[in-house]
Amino acid sequence: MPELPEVETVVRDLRESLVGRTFQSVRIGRKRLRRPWSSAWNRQLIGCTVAGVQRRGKWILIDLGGPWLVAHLGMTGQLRVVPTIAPRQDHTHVIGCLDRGLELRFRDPRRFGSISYFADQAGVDAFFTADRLGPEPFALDPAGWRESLKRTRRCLKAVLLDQTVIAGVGNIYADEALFEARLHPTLTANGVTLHQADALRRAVVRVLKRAIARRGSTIRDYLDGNGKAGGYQHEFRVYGRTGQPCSRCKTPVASIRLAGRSTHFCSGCQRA
DNA sequence: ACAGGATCCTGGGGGC
DNA sequence: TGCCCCCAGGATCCTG
Repeated sequence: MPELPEVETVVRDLRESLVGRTFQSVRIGRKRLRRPWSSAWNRQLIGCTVAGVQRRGKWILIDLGGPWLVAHLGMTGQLRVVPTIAPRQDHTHVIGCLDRGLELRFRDPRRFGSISYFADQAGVDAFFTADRLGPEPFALDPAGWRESLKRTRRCLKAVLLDQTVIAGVGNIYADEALFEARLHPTLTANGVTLHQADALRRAVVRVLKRAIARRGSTIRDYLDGNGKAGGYQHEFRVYGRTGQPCSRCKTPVASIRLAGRSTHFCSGCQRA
């Protein structure tokens, strides 16, 4: 569910609510996550104070001043700081009990997400190698991006979803960026012109920034770090708008399956 | 090597 | 109301 704008929103919220808090104990549910929580980490966490919260791609990094917590929200994950007395929802898998009567809760109905403990920075660095995560969209080197496209015969949609090429883009923002750049999702990456490659890179950045400004998109499950919905779903141009007229040219928005994901585009504005 | 498909899950919505 | 099928914002493993 959550892509870069949603994760960025959660990270900003957690900075407000989590920095300065100290873990006093940890409680764990029975069901295993994508990357199982090790009970050995419970003791390690006790006494750790949160120094900062960062984002890398769709990953949330909680800085404990040496050790780190690294979380991924998968499709339905939520990470929130709530009062201890707040009712505990279903599918709450990890609870970090904090000072001041607060808890950090990781909730995830589908359990495609995860939260893991790393003892030090080196462990985090070893996890985020280039074969797992590529450059941030906002720091993407234009020449490097062009090279990445030149290097593959996959379609543009598949490349945008590849976290090792560009970190943080998911199914919604891939479709929205391709519309913004007026590029057809099936175009072969190594066939686009330099101008088109640049246009796509800039479109990704614009769409992501707009979505962050609206605190992400809520279709069904996504909630920010305060438990509130985002607003960018009201600004979708193609995603989830199959059959509705394109806001630019009135051609009905088309939907196909690409790289295993539903893909939305306007055949009038985005030429194959 | 690379591209595409299957897989891990739960829950909601549509059709019957 | 219930059942069955399909679908969903992601990452990773397997196959051809």
